[in-house]
Amino acid sequence: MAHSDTVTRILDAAEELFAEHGFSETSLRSITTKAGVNLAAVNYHFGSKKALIQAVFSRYLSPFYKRIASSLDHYEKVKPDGLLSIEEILGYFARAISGVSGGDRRRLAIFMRLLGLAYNQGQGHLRKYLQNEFKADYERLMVFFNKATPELLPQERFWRFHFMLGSAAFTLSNMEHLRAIQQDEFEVQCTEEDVLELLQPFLAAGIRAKK
Amino acid sequence: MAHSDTVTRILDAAEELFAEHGFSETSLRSITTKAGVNLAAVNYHFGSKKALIQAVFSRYLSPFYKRIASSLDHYEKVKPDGLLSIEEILGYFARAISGVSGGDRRRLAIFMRLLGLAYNQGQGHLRKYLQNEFKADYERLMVFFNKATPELLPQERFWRFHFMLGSAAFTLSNMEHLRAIQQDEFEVQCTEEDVLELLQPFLAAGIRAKK
DNA sequence: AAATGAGTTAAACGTATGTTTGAAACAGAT
DNA sequence: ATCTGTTTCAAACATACGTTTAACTCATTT
Repeated sequence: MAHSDTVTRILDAAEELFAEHGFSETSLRSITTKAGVNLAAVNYHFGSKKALIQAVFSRYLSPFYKRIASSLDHYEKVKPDGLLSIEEILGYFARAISGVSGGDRRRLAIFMRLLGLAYNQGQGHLRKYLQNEFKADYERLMVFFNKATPELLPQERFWRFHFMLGSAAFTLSNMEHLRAIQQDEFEVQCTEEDVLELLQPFLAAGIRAKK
Repeated sequence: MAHSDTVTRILDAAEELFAEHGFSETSLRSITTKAGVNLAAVNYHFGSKKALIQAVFSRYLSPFYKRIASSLDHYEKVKPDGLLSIEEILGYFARAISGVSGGDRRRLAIFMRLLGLAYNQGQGHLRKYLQNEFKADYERLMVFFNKATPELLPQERFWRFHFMLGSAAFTLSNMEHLRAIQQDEFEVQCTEEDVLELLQPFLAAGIRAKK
């Protein structure tokens, strides 16, 4: 089928270029050239560049949130009080992130970078789109997070949640770059999953910190 | 003197617009209009848009690193073993950040946002420029950081340092936005310094986390 | 075999960008 | 008052961008 092939090729090319250069810095011409399709194809199939950006995110985030949601489903059954530890919550996130790419390291790196960019380059329309699209899942998750941190004041919880988010977004966003530096400096290889493993105790300790 | 007035007006306008919209998304025309100067003035005084971006950063980072350096000078004398706690190091950073704006809240917010952007939107040339410009200060600082965390393996230290950096960069970068959300959600005001105060124990605990 | 309609294509459109130009305005020194 | 070097200015330049158009292809339907 000609249709979905072109659409897929555009999405594949777009996500790579967006991840590498950012949104504003990636032109439709570079995307369509890389995809081997005609320039007009983007506007024909997606309507606009904005819509293409949203489509790139949706392709990753839909399965990602499905995984999160089914984890939450499972734990609402197993633990009716909704009491999960921070480590458990972070663990589900790490596994959901690793999971969406189905073991493909290249796609995992791209997804991480896009997740980071969503927070840093998200110019208005992207933030609003993602907020509306995944609002329900987000709020469900926050219930668990609140219950996992009963000792925090609401404001402390708010800020620490975003400290955590920032650390994760930055790390994911610069994952490839940082791994390259590490390789240079220590001559040690480590996988994306290794980094996520290192990140979890750091974040959990931060959330639990006594003031 | 006509010269330095124009230069200053351009820098003032540029830093505000960069902080608000990012680098690629800010045109020279919007900068010169806001500054009330002729479009050609940017290329006349700075040479190019890239050079203007670098100049905006230098104006903030030079005094910032001077403050850090003089703190380190002081502590190399007082504590010849170079043994500072993480809390002390973070405290100097927080004070150096607050200090460069000289109590001006607006400039503080801009500086924080720019610091965040430097890590997230820094497209090649900016990163290289900053690395070369402040390499010596950075390496001096790392000596203190290494001594403050003797229990960490070099690789753990590497990653935790960047987890910390990410958290800080994200928080600074989105400071205004996050404070607005907090105001909406909890009807509580808090200052930029308050947030930096909250951030420190979070980071320190993360650095110290047991694996 | 003709008609339909979705998909593709090359070309053009209008606009916005960073940069350059050459003349005008201005300051300070001679 | 004249010269000199610097700064400002309106205008133009060349290029890149997202988007639109209209002709064309081609499988599917009638």
